[in-house]
Amino acid sequence: MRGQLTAKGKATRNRIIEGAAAVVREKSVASATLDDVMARTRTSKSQLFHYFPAGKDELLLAVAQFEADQVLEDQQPYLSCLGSWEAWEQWRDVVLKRYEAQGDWCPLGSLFLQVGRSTPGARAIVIELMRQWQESLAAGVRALQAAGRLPADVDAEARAGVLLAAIQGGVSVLLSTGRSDLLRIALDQGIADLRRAGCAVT
Amino acid sequence: MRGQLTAKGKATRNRIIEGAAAVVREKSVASATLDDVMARTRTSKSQLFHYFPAGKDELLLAVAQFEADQVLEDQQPYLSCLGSWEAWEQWRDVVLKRYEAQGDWCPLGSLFLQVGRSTPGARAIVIELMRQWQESLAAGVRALQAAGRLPADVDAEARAGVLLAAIQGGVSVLLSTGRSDLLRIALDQGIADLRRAGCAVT
DNA sequence: CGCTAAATGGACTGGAGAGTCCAGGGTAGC
DNA sequence: GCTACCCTGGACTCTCCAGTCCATTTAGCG
Repeated sequence: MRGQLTAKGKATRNRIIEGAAAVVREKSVASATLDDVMARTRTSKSQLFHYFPAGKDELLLAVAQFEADQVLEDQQPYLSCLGSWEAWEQWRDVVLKRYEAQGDWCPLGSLFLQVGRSTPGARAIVIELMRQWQESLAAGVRALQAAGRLPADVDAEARAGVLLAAIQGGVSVLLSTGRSDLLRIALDQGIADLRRAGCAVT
Repeated sequence: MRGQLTAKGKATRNRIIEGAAAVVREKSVASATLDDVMARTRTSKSQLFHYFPAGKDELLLAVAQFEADQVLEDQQPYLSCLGSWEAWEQWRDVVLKRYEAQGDWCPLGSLFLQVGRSTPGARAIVIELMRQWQESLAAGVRALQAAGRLPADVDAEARAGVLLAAIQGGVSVLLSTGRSDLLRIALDQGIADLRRAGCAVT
């Protein structure tokens, strides 16, 4: 499989990726087999290896990229226009809803664990996702500052880091314990702390 | 294997658990095999199944419990006496050092993903760990209040939740990207936000 | 219409690794 | 020292699943 993919070929390839993503979400990465993907996407094994010559790892990597793209997209348009406190609240609601709906499974996290640190590609995907996420949040903080709603001496990058960690931590607890309250608390307090960020330490 | 374990038997069983934990740390859960454990612990397959009749899952569950116990223990004695700001800083240092040293692998997280939500036992272990962790932090916050270093109207449970999420998130980012700065930022800002917690919102 | 390359079907292989079984060695208690 | 009952060794089976191979069909293109 080099550049020459017909329209049909592209369609099949995408069908495989999306089907594989669905399979991974339903079962776990560990228990998702190529046969599951074949059944779900009505393809044969030769097709899988035709479009992903390096086999399962290559397919899972494509799925990981697919899921990573999804993460930020699901937060739009809110993530891109965090210029007012109302916008932050809306964004909060979307994130909360998304992860509560997703229930207790993180396709990306488990994919990462499976494909592993071993492969350079997987890590690159996650690193880039985190970078963009933090950058978007930092932009939001700066927008608040520009609008005069937050003191200029607040460190936007750091506050974005705190919020990102809050989400990751909340989701991580949600996944492992089923408790969604920590995610909500972490987000709410994170935003509240942001409002207070200019305050002097007592 | 029911109650009757001789001293020798107990020793072997523990050797297996610790050896398995080491194997899981070195490789990943996914690629850790019973043969690896056998080699590492100089045991035979029949021993493994003698001490863990239900097989690999039961062994991994024991390893998970072993690792979970470790987590809180590694934070002692600091976690238990968070009555002053200095104590909080010391605790911060210990946590930071522990996870930076651990590098990019979380035995518990990956174990959980492997043994999975499916088995009730694994989830129970994590839930209990999180509960104790949050409770210890909340006790620290209350200690600060009792010492008059923090206003009484601060919600100790919520602040503990924020800090727990901050750690989990920071570690999670550390594991997946190798960046330890987020963990440090999240912890530092988390403690700083705690100091500011009584402040009025601007 | 025919040629070439891509797309597909599906049987087959090879290996890894969990779990089984039984025989033999050790040890505690009488 | 005898006699149960743990404890241990290691060969064996059995299943699952990634990856291979080749035969066949379909589609672009002159």
